[in-house]
Amino acid sequence: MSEQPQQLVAPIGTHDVLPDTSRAWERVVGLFSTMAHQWGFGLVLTPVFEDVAVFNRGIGEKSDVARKEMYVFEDRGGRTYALRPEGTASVVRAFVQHHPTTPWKAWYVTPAFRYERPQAGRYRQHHQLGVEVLGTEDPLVDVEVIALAWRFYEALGLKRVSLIINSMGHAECRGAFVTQLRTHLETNETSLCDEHAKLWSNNPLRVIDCKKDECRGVIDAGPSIADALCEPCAEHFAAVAEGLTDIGVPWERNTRLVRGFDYYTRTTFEFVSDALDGAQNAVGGGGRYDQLAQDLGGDPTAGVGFGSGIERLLLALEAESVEGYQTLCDSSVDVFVVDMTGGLQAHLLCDELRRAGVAVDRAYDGRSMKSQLKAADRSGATVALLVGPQELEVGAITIRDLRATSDGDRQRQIARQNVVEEVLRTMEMSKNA
RNA sequence: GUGGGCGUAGCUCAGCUGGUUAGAGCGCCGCGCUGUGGCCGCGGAGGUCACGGGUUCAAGUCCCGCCGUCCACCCCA
Repeated sequence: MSEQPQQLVAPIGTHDVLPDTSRAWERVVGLFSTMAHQWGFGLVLTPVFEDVAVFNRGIGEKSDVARKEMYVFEDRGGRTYALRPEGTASVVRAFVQHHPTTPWKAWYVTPAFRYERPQAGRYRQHHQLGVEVLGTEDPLVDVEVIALAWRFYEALGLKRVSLIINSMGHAECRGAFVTQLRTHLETNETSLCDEHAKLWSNNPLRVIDCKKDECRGVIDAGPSIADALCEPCAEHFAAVAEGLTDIGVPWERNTRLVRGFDYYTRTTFEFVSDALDGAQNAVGGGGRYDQLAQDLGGDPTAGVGFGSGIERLLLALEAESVEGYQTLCDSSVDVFVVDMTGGLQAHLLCDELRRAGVAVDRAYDGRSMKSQLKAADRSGATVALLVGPQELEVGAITIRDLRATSDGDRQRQIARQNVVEEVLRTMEMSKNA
């Protein structure tokens, strides 16, 4: 490897996921896939890159993500594309393009790209899974979307996640609120933090979730979005809150919750884990976006969805329980075949057992028995099958319990033709033990 | 985009105010045990000290640059 002029490595802010942890990824995505299906969602796959307009019009050209974090590039035909920075805009673009019947319930899992300085729980390529529902304003759909996320976290074993909800109102009542807010910020401009004293007018809503004491003081004394909601928006919010309570999903209202994308209307929510410290404690979030389809050139169509970062989920899982996380990563097979006759027997046994649905591995290259058993140990298998000249001669297989602590019942010989049956029985026994 | 810490074996790290052949633990391979893993003992392989310059008789150690990484701000998943 010293032949190469320089070592090639994964780009800054990106990571390879190798088999020592990828099993956890499989399980997280597998669980979500199963649950999404149970909730009535269908998988939607869209390209990782889109016309840059999809994201500019979608998440808002003024948003930080669109302004300075997108991977924008020109292809050989001179088209301007961007790597997807989040999941929603593409799904809504697909909805607008294909006119499916509504309500349209889509789930997705996708990489997302943002050009940021990497940090704990923040990467240039991260992965999100989530859902979107297009074509209904029913507040119980908001509840269903939030509940799916909540039950998913629950099923993963996350215990330290809490749900924060808020409403941004629709275009009109939010507009009225922003006007009030502007007036308030203007009169208190000198009391804001250094940064926002100058920049508040660009995006007044940003000031609301500023963490500096100065801004907090001004915001606390100012207008609240809760009071600015029109009657229908207030009712919608109340229905969402009630729907959550009906099914026992605990929530907390925070009128300071303002999310980064401009497309949100009415319901917004975020799931934060107190097991994650620092600013990267959000494991998921989302909201309603009743204008988005229209912004992307479609008919006015209401929508709501959530996205969750897989890396953040894994980080939270590990922070809550290192043991639990390791279990999630475990990629043990059931059986390991040790062959001292040259390899043909292992070849045949593996095929037979795998066809019976058993997870089997073996060693190669005719290694020593000691070395093969060592590999068996490392494979995490509960059972080893041993076949050598002695077994071959009498048509038998030695079946060894790799978990047994006493020498007595550690291993026994069985007839070659009963292998599958015996293995399945032994696995069943060790499962019950 | 701004600011800090850190780059030594596959991994985690030690290496004093520069001073001969660069260390440990884990992991890996082998042997003790020629057909029996985990535990133990012994041995072995594996490093142009991220990279490029500079200072010096002498640089892993000091200086500059560069790349990477971690962390904070910002923002978000």
